[in-house]
Amino acid sequence: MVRKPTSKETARKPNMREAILAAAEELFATNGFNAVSVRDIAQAAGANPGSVTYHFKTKDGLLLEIYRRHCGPMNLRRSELLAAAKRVRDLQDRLEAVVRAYVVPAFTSGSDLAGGGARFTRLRAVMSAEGNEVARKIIAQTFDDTSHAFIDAVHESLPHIPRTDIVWRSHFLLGALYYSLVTPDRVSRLSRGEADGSDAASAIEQLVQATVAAFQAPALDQAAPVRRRPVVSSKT
Amino acid sequence: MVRKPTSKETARKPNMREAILAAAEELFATNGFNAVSVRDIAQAAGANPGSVTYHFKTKDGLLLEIYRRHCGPMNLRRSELLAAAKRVRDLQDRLEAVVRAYVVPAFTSGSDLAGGGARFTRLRAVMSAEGNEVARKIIAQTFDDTSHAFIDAVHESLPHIPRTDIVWRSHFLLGALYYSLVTPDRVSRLSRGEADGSDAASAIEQLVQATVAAFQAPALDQAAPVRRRPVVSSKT
DNA sequence: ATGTGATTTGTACTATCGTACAAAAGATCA
DNA sequence: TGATCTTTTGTACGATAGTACAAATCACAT
Repeated sequence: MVRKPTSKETARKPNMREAILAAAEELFATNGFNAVSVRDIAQAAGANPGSVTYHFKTKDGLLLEIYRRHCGPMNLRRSELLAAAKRVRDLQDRLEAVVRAYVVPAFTSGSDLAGGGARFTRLRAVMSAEGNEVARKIIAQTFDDTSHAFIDAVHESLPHIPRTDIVWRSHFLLGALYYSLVTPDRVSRLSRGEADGSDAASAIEQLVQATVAAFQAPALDQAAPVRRRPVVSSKT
Repeated sequence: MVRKPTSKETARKPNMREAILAAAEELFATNGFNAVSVRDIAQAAGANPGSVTYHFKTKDGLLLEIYRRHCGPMNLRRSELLAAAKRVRDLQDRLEAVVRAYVVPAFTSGSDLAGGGARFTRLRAVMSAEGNEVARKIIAQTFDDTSHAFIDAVHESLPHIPRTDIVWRSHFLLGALYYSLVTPDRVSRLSRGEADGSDAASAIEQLVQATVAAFQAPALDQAAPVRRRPVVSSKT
């Protein structure tokens, strides 16, 4: 009864379930959750609306399954890379490797689970912006461990920076990462075509470089209060 | 003690039109465009659904009006601050002032037009993530001038950095800024309560400090290619 | 107080939403 | 083959969406 047809799968129609998941992922990632209807997804997957209900019960269930499929592999890949990064001896190089371990899996392109990091990360960005409840629960209980591990690793490379500052800066990193995946065309536009915002390799290098520098900035507590007079101040 | 303000605006019911705009702004900014219905907005504003149609014709028209109201004041404030920042003589200080001129107006809190920067910026972040068409048009034709002026100003303080790199880094800045407004609770959570992600002053200081450092990072072209062997590389 | 133009209300229309469910089709094995 | 289970299809239902529009109400000059 619980027999799993792992070898042959469904042969004639190449796995409708996967097609629905892929279509939903793409549509959610580009249009948000509420703008996409179950019928849109079914049509994009070449399936029947009822088929979505059969496989995932509800629209929320479909989103939940998208998260379930990706969280494991992505966090695994991140911890592998993080472990490798921690073995780098030079402190400066180690920091860069740690940042890279966080950034690279989020940008990998492709259609399979291991490679579809960019699409899934973009999905997370959009769900985060929409304040999606399903996503919020999953995120908090699945990604916070990874985030803490990352923050700790950065902290080890920069022991003189307060942990609070590192949290802020890693938060900025995630925001920059999200935004780069959400509106890559803006980079192309503002650079007047000199840069390609859709090029993952460029985005990674630029983001890593900028983020490492941001992490290495002096701590706020000791730098900010005794600086020169504020040149620009809020009006109220 | 309240003297009846005899003007064209309705006095007894304090400007329903404004109430609708404010309610829509708040709801859109926290839930996205598609998740909020006209009836939700009307109810939050204490108005009738038909009243929304009367004042703004369509739901898109309502969103459009929100943008129209804010773009002017916010860009004005930014160019004032930018002009002031450009007069700073010390290069390092000027860069910080320029970044501050970009960041501060986006974080100002309050309910009026001049002060409601945070809410409106969060709205822009969410619309951007959802790929909203109305927002996309407005943004490209209204904010690109400001963005270019900002990029140029940063470039003046850092002439040795290629413009392309500055574009990327200012893109990261906007992403970080957006994300800080969208999920401030994440900062509180990851810092285990040591930082308050909702505190605008902290967010501004942290963001300015980190961004200035990111801008000052060495240029990519000369730094990246001849570095040590890649410690972490993509699998494919 | 009364007429007039600007608002607000109430309601209704159509379209589309998520989901349920029975019937059809396909697959698997005795 | 026929029996049985899984998957897909087609359709329908109640809820809610955006919007239109006539009637009611309000503010205010006359």
